[in-house]
Amino acid sequence: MNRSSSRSGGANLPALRHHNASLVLDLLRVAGEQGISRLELAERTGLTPQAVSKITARLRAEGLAAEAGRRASTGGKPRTVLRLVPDAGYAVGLHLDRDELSAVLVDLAGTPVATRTTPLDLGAPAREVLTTAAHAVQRVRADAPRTADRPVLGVGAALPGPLDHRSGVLHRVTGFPGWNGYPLRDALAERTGMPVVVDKDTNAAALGLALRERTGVDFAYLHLGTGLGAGLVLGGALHRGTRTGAGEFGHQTLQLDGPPCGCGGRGCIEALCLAAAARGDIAEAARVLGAGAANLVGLLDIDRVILGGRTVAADEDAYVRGVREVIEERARREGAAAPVPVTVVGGGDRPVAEGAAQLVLAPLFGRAGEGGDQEESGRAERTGRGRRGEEGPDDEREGAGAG
Amino acid sequence: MNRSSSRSGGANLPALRHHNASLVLDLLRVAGEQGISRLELAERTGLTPQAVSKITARLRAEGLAAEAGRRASTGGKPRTVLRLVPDAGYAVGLHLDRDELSAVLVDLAGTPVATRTTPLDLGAPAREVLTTAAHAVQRVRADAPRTADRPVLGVGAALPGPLDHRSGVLHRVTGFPGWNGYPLRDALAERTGMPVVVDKDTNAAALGLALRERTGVDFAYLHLGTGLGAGLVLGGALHRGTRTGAGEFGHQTLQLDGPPCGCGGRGCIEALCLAAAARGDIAEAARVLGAGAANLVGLLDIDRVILGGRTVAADEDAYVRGVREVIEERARREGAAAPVPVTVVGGGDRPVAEGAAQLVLAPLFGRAGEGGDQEESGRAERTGRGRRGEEGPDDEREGAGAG
DNA sequence: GCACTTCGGCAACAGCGTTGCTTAAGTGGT
DNA sequence: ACCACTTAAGCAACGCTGTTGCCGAAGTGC
Repeated sequence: MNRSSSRSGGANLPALRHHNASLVLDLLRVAGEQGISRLELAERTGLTPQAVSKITARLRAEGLAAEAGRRASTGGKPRTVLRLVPDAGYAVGLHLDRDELSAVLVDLAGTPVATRTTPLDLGAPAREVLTTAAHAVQRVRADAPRTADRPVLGVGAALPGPLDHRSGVLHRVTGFPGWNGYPLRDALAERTGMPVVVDKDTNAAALGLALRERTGVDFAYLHLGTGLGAGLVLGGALHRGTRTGAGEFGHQTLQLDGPPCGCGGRGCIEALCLAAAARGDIAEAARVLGAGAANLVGLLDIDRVILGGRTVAADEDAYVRGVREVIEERARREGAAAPVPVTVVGGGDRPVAEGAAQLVLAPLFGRAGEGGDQEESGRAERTGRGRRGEEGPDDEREGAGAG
Repeated sequence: MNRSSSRSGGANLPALRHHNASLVLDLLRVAGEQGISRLELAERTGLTPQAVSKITARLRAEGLAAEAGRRASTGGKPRTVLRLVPDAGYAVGLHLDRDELSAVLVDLAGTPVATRTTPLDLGAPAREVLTTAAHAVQRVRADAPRTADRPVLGVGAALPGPLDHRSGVLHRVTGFPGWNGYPLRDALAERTGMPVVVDKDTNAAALGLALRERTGVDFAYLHLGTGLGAGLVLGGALHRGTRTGAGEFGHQTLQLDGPPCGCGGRGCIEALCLAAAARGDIAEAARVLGAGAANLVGLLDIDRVILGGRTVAADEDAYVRGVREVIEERARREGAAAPVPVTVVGGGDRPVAEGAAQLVLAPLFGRAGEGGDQEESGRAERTGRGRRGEEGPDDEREGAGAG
């Protein structure tokens, strides 16, 4: 199976059921409006058609999937097309940037249905920032009144600094030491009354992009804004590292004994790249970025490099061209069949907020990533619950019981 | 569950059973001679004690596990200790280096029981190299006559160049273009009559080291010999990348526009490091290596750095000290709680051969890594096999049926 | 209009881990 | 020496998973 139950590892029947259901749900999500047939699901998962029938029947009963037309016949009964029901649940994504707060409400398919952007001073007292954030959550929900009676599964919050994804505690948001050790997750959960997941901005963006791809595609998302960071998707899952610190791309040494960097080191790629950009030498900035990207490609053997962030958005073509050139030159040297493609993600910082929302949704689709559950509980260990149904409202699976 | 059934992802009851059995077997392996009790296994896996009892009963029936004494009582019936039966199966590991061939026979626990080293010219015709390799396999088996009636599960072969781990085809062994496109796996399988797995030398070494650790520890193995490469263990599994190319550590740019490297690039860490080592400036070589290691630590947020290879072995202390210094300085700058430990693996190149053997054994313990099965078949999809038992000798699970 | 093909649900089934209970095998007090 | 208590581990029954065998549903093509 995948990494979702990684901590203890033992799997029982509920875990099996959950795993397969997530898998099918994920395929439905990726299929999008076009849908996918039962038999195709069976092929893709390796399960028998009958098993897929049972699983999709459960998903339909829960309101997460629905039949939607049929395909052309190939000489027999035509295949029935199944689709994810996007409005079976929603999630809020927050992007707390240094000077701006973006909030977005997305449905299960990841489509944004409401967006808000407000100025924000991340250096202000925590209380103030939290109020602004909680407000933004409420307003973005109010902006989509059609969804008022639909369950909102939680809030995902993305921000720049190093933090502990598991506990939801910030470490030291670069430039704003006041946040040191602040338990953002719990504080925001109390304010909003919803489950909260926090993560680094680059991780959130990378996760959002990963969900657009099919499973198994490895890529790096390089975010060049006020700083330079990376989000890594390896083995189809977000790689956060042991302390949620992975993606510290900006302070890799690219020039031994080079010019000093604000971090105290010398020759960091961030310093080189931003200095070039500041003096208007975009081509040099792109070349430097490309060298770092090429290092990454070689080191991790990834399939794709995606650029984003405000600075890149200001001159997309130049950055893509420059990075691509370095990577292609290196591929040529090594005799590789085809160089790794370099693309850019549009919309400046918007992917971060959308990805933040996906922090909440991803577990539904078995795409939680290596960090595992944010709640310290074990998920499907020891089924518990003696009797059948009856007994309380939270008996439904997943919290997405929008039946 | 883990990454073993990653391709299609669907899981059925046999897959579940296999997964849990592998998990238990892995815990038994890690526990070593000291053993582990059923209840401890239950705690670690999250399964119920009764489930563990059933699983261990099956493993005992297959000859893979055995009872071995009991622990001290804590006021009740004392816990029975279970142990892996190391001689239930063996594997051969081959290290085809540029000038030397090492072969090793290890048991299920990973303990070497026989070793052979021969000169080898990797530039010789394939036929010749294969003959030498096949000979080494036979001789290492003959060296351990006690194991003559025990099943040998296969041969793992590790070599320097880039290659495709899935198909077992070499790409271009650096410096020996004659191997381009050579299907080493199939050729060696035919010669030895055993299943063969091939992988890069650094990957093999990293895998061997990973199996010594508990699951979940991420680390990088940096191998400095005639070249400089890395093996990455992420999320507890070997990270090979999409094309088995991950770990291309030596040709990362560490000095923009620096001195030219044999690869055609400039300022590659390998060139800088080996140049310093060649002129006897070990401290500088270690500092350069440390800069690359620090980049890696920041980028992937790993738990440990392990150094190895002939060049390192020649002056272990100096390298460890130099690398550690760079990493500790950076940790200090970033205010990290504790710097990532740097250690060295003894024995020069021996870890590569032992790791190569683990390429064969790892799947038994659910530690196959992201690359997935080398045989293109899907493992546990569609159970097949209509009736029970009967029907043929290869009915036993795993091929390790040493009942 | 009928034979054929293909899809998908119903019913019976094997096998997984779980639950409830019993037996095994120790410790410690009297 | 005995008995109450504690802890470990197996037996039997069970619920639920995906699987198999079969049959009705819904199309195509001669």
